[in-house]
Order: sequence, then structure tokens, then C-alpha cells
Amino acid sequence: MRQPDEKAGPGALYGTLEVMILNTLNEQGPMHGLEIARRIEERSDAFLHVEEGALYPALHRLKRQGLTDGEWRISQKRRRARFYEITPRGKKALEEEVQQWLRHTNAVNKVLGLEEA
Amino acid sequence: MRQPDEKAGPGALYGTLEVMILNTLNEQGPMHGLEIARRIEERSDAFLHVEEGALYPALHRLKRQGLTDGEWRISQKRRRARFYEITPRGKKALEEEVQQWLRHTNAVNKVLGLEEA
DNA sequence: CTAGTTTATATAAATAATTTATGTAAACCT
DNA sequence: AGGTTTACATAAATTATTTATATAAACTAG
Repeated sequence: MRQPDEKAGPGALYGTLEVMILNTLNEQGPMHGLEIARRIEERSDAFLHVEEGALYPALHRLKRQGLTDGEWRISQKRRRARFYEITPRGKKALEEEVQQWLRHTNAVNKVLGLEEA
Repeated sequence: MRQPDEKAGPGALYGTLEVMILNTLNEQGPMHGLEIARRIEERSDAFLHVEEGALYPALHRLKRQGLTDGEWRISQKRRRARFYEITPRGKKALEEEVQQWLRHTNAVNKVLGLEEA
């Protein structure tokens, strides 16, 4: 016997990590990578876990696309850390990606017979 | 200028295709691969598109896991086709995966500030 | 009657974003 | 001085897609 899974399985972040990062920066202001990961985990009530191997490549993708910019600063705990901030383009992308997330979950929910038949 | 995307982008199916297949078989009875794909597309109001290269590997995974079984029959259009049926184990898995989908979307929605704060 | 289209399955190769496993470095603690 | 914590980084492995082909049988047009 096993308790039903209270955590997301492998691949659960797929496609949603970038929009969650952008939203975290948009709502809570500039912060560094590990702090973003912690906020996402907390806000999901520890359902999601953001691995560092997923986090940093995602942050680099967002930076490369001009959706964030970042600068080296010193964290609360006195370590050098890259603080990211959402850009105007990032805000626009965030809005679109949130809409896309809603359309997507809606579509899957329809297929699963879970609402809005 | 470009119309906002009304369709899911690449990778949109990631992680949801199997549960959608199981649900389709559970609700609508035995049917063959291409028909499953069509039903999913229709029920999502053509938002989702199920590529054959995603469909058949997913069907094989489900079969290997004992969540469906299949037999060769003749389709409405007189072609040989493998008709799949959900098994009792498949029904149990479906329930769990639907619950997992709900927990997952809920977690992402919380992070995005979209409900159930 | 035969060439082209449609239906149906199948699979290899390419792509993309994860997970897992390490590594570096500086700050803090004992 | 040595061990732990914080923070970033990246390579390798994994997984599930997308894209591109291939096969084969049945229907359809000329």
C-alpha cells in the first residue's frame, strides 16, 4: 500500500517553468535564481520542485530572448548572485503565455470532460 | 501584425496525451488509433493536434503497461486497424492521472496567481 | 485497369525541456 | 582548517514530443 502521490512526477514542469519564472519576477520584483525556485515551490504548496538543472537553463533562455535582464549583485546571505528583472517584452510575453496556459488547460479539460463542455 | 495564436504550440501535448487517450477510450468505448486522435482534436475544439508520431508510440506505451489491450479488426472504412480498449488497470490509472492533472494545474495556477490563493 | 488519393499503422531521426549528477567558488560556522 | 550552505553552471541521460518517411490495402477517377 502506498499513499497517493502528493507531488508532481517527472516532467511535470514541462512547458510551464518559463511562465512561472516570469510571473514570479513580475509580481515579486527582481530576485536571483534560487530565490525564484523557492518562491515557485512555496506558492505551489510544495507540490512542484524546481531542479537547478532546469532552473538555470530556463533563466538563460529567458535572458537570451530579452524577456528578462540580469545583473550581478549580492544576495541577502552575502553570496554573489544574478538578480533578474522582467523587461517590457517579458511582460508582454507573460500575458500571452498566461492566456496560452489557460487555453491549453481548458482544451485538455474539455477532452477529459472536466468542464465547459 | 499577427493574430494571437489559437492553437497549441510545439510540445503542448507533453504529459497529457496518455491520459487523454485513456479517457477517450473509457468514455467512448473501443476504437482505433486515428479515431482516438480525431476525437481528441474535436473535443478540444481543434485547439490540440495529435501527430501520428506521438499517437502510435503513446498507444504502444499504454499497451505495454497493460492499461489498454488491442486487437486487429476492420475499420468503418474497411481498413485493417488496431482497436484499443481500456483495461481495469487502465481505469484505475485514468482516475489517478486525472487527479494528478487537477493537482498539477492547480499548483501552476497558484503560482500564476490564477485561483485558490 | 491503373494511377493517384485516402485510411491506417509504424518507426527512425531530430528537437526540446526536463532530471540526474557533478563541479566551482565564496561565505559562514565550529 | 575543515565542513556546510549558498549560488551558479553545465554535461550526460532521459523522456516525449515533432518531423519525415515507409508500407499496405482500399477506394476513386479517368
